[in-house]
Amino acid sequence: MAPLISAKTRPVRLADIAKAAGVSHGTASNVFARPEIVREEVRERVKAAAEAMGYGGPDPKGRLLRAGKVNAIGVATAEPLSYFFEDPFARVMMASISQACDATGAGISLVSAANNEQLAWNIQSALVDGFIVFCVDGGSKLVELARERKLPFVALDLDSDDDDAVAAIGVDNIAGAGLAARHLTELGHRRFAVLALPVADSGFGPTTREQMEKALYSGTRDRLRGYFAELSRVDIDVERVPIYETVNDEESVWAGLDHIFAGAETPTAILAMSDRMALHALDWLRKHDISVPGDVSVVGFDGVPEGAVSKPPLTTIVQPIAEMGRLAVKAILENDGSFSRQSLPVELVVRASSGPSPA
Amino acid sequence: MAPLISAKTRPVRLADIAKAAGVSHGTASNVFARPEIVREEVRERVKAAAEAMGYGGPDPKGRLLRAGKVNAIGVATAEPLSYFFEDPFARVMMASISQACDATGAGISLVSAANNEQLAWNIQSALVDGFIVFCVDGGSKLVELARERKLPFVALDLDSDDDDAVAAIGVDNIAGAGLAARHLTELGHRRFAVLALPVADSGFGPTTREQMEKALYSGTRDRLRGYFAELSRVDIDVERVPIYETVNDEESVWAGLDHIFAGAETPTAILAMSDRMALHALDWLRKHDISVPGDVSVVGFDGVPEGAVSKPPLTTIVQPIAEMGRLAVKAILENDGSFSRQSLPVELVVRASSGPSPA
DNA sequence: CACTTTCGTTGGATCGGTTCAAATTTTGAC
DNA sequence: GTCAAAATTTGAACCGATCCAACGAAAGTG
Repeated sequence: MAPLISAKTRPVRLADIAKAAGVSHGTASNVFARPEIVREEVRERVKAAAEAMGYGGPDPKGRLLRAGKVNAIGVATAEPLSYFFEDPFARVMMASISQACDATGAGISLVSAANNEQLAWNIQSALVDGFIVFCVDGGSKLVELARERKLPFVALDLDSDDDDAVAAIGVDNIAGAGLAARHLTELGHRRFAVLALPVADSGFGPTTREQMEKALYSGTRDRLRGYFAELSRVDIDVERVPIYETVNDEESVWAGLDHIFAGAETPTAILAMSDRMALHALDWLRKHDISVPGDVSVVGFDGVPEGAVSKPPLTTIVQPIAEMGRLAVKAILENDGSFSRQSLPVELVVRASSGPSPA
Repeated sequence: MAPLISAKTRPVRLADIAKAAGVSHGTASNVFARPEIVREEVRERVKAAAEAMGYGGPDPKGRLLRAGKVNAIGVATAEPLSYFFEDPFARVMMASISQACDATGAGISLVSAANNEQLAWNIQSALVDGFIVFCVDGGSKLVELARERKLPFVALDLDSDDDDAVAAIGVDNIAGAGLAARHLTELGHRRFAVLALPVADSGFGPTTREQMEKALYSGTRDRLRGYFAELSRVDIDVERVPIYETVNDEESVWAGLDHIFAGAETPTAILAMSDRMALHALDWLRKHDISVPGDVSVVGFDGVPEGAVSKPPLTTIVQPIAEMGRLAVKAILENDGSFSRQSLPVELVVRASSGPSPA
């Protein structure tokens, strides 16, 4: 079969068809960019020449340089690209980001990389007008790289309480976590376990409060602080609350629960720092015939749609994910230099995965 | 609070720091592109100048023009951008596309538009090395636009049996649909209904076989042909099989089932042209206390992961979605002009949504 | 010390367009 | 038929880099 994609170079430029049509390149440019100001006869002649020479229209590469604006925003993460399509939180966020982009006609470039050198290069060479940075993991490095580009950028998921110089949109993780913990203490729970998000890029396993305080990712740290502040308030010895650091996937969550429920004093309440973990936990508990919320209550964090249809439906702290996405796009596109940090409210949504402490 | 994003122009160019450092722009360029060939003393001086002037590294816009390659592939659809994150089929496809891109270090640009003029402009001005075109809907227009760019592109979901000049990756829809229908006829079913994908951009409602034959989208047409070829083979009068055209969402599917089950002779088997429709159908049937597969069997098409965990799990025709994505990326990136059309095999996966015809 | 290498640097050409002030042609009015 | 106004067209400048042939200086050789 004949080749259907031409692999040959396309050396036909605007200048070529200008010459062929016997006009200046300025006029040729106008034919495509502002056809109305070119006399019809000339316009047709140029278009005919373009057609004849197989010209595919002005190359955006050229236009770009002059125009300055790419009209696309980059969305960056330290995870593999498929994260955007597989992680529930990311998906909701991306759906709202993409709606905001659609509304303004901006495109979206997904930026990521398997390894770190690639990441740097990808960020440096991304053709975008600004970045939205997903900070779930490897956040600080990403923020650093994005900042070096000197383009407008917004970090999603407030990172670092110390670094006030980066624009960020997030929620009050401490307050949210507090809400989750208080809900459970009010139900009479006294024995807790925490499923934690990554602390650093270091795999998974049981961890301690001290480790968590050193967490690279402030979201993880703040959520733990929120949990423990509330637990301490009702005189629960937080030093004895097991914390298991996961990488937010099924394997590590299940390993975590294996570990937690191997102990003598099993928890009646599980605080999961993400809905994804909470949902995996629900699966594990069902598999082990542990009733939810009869034996164990589970409270998640994020408010992804899957939580509403899980078995049982998940009690969780919902973040205004869509709103965050919308604001992020707005901050990039209407960047007037005034945007800084913005903290959005979270909300406790009680569904069926939490109930009174047994006995 | 002080502005955290500088909205000011960034007039600092490579040439500026070259002048500041007292070197030629050629040398300045080398400092960033090939630092090792520049004498250390000079390199440091240039870097210091860059730092001092707030230079964010060579602007990719400039590099791009010279280099020619964008190192990104565009993925285009006629749907809103959020389609990529919400539709199950699209998500699986995108996950595999993005994995393939990750592996080769290529970026992904999402291209779409609310309205059609925008679509054209977006395709024309997308900074990409090639396009992967989602043909589920509005396919032909998209293919046309993509082709005009004279960039390598691949259509996903074989469109149009007539147009042999476009590279495409898809499955044999006729054979797949035949498999689905045969599965049901072998279970003794005689009364069928078809939930059809869009025929044109025309909303939803009951339709006829004649309408379907004129379908703009060959996938829709071919699947119907496949269904009917098999039904005819076992002497079912296909003229009496109701066909309801949906737009692949809950509302139109439910309306379709309302319509179909309002008739005197209700079907015992539903052929859905997508898993998404089939899953919505399952919901509708459950809501109406119609047992699946006791009263009605449902067979989908696509093989999205959700089908494996639905209630009941969905019998369906699975397409090698991931493989298609991989091939598409390969076709764009290793574009040697030899790629043409490729048809991948489908497979019937029997789960619990199909069973023997009642009585 | 003259002569060839080697290393580092320079500056012009180029990528493919857009833009705009100036030049030219056309049109309209008298 | 003349002249000003309006409509088109031109061509140079520019966008921000990379590339490369040529060149100058330092190092090595006989």
